[in-house]
Amino acid sequence: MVEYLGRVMIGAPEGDIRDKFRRSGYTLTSQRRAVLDALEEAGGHPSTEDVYLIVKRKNPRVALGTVYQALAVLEEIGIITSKHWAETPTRYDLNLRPHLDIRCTGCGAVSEVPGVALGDLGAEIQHNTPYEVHNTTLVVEGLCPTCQRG
Amino acid sequence: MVEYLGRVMIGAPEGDIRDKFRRSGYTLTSQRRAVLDALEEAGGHPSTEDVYLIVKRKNPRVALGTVYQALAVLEEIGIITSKHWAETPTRYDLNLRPHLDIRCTGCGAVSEVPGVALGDLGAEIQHNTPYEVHNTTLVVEGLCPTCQRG
DNA sequence: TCCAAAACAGGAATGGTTATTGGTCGAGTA
DNA sequence: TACTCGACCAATAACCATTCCTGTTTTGGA
Ligand SMILES: [Mn+2]
Ligand SMILES: [Mn+2]
Ligand SMILES: [Zn+2]
Ligand SMILES: [Zn+2]
Repeated sequence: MVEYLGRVMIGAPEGDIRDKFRRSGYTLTSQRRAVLDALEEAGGHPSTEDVYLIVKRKNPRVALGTVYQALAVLEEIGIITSKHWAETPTRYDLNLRPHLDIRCTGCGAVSEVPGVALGDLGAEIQHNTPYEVHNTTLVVEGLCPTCQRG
Repeated sequence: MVEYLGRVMIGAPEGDIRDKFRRSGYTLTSQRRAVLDALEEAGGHPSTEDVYLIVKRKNPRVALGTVYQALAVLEEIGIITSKHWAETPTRYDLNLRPHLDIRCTGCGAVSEVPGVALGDLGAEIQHNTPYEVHNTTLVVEGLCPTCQRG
């Protein structure tokens, strides 16, 4: 569950995963493990369906609903994150750090955008609203190099 | 179709609306006009359903699909904008200027957050990705003052 | 006025996601 | 080891925002 992209480590270490399961009260079942492995195998930003197809290769008995449920649990206990783009299924990400993902409206590919300083937008927003700010996500869309040539 | 919030004008002037319809080739039908009026009457950030209910008060024959279609046209020709929060219906906005909206996860209310300088995030992102950046939206969620006391 | 194109009403269909239900598994206990 | 109880799971139905389809109506232009 640890993976390297260049010098950047993504994915929680095995110990952290066990800790988070233990502390949450959820159990690390074989299905949830399989979903986690599938996320790793998929790489990048798979949808629930993507994860489901990978999991099913090794265990054809797993149900799609179980994958939805497992991903919700993994997100709740802080092992993965999710992002939503309009009119497309939710994408999941092993990368827990705040970062920027862009989605190609042509082919649906999602890539990370390095080098953009987001500052502490959450704090700045909090200063300007009476709301209690819980979540700020930058949703970016565009055309990937391949689709620009389409 | 012009409205004032403090000193800030929102909503395109009548002339602009006609221009945009004429240039686009779409016709300004009574249903599309009714949808635009309903957006104004609703104020804020109504969903399609919200708009539909208002339109239906004056013309019970209008179909929900027509409202979806009309809103899509209005957005396409640049009279309104839309924003999407995860797991909730699309919200529409007469405010065409780039600005920040926060949604309460308790009651669903959407409010605008003034005073946050977004800079030109789009340009900065463009410098850091080979994608052709088309759209960057900041999606903010939290709890409104009322729901904080829940 | 007449015609072809665009728009509409009504309702069925779609697709991602969630809820329900009845059976299974497994960690803790005697 | 055998038992128990709750968490988990598979299967499937239900949900809900949105889109699609079909036949009808409206619209703007010849
Ligand atoms: Mn990412
Ligand atoms: Mn707004
Ligand atoms: Zn692409
Ligand atoms: Zn609220």
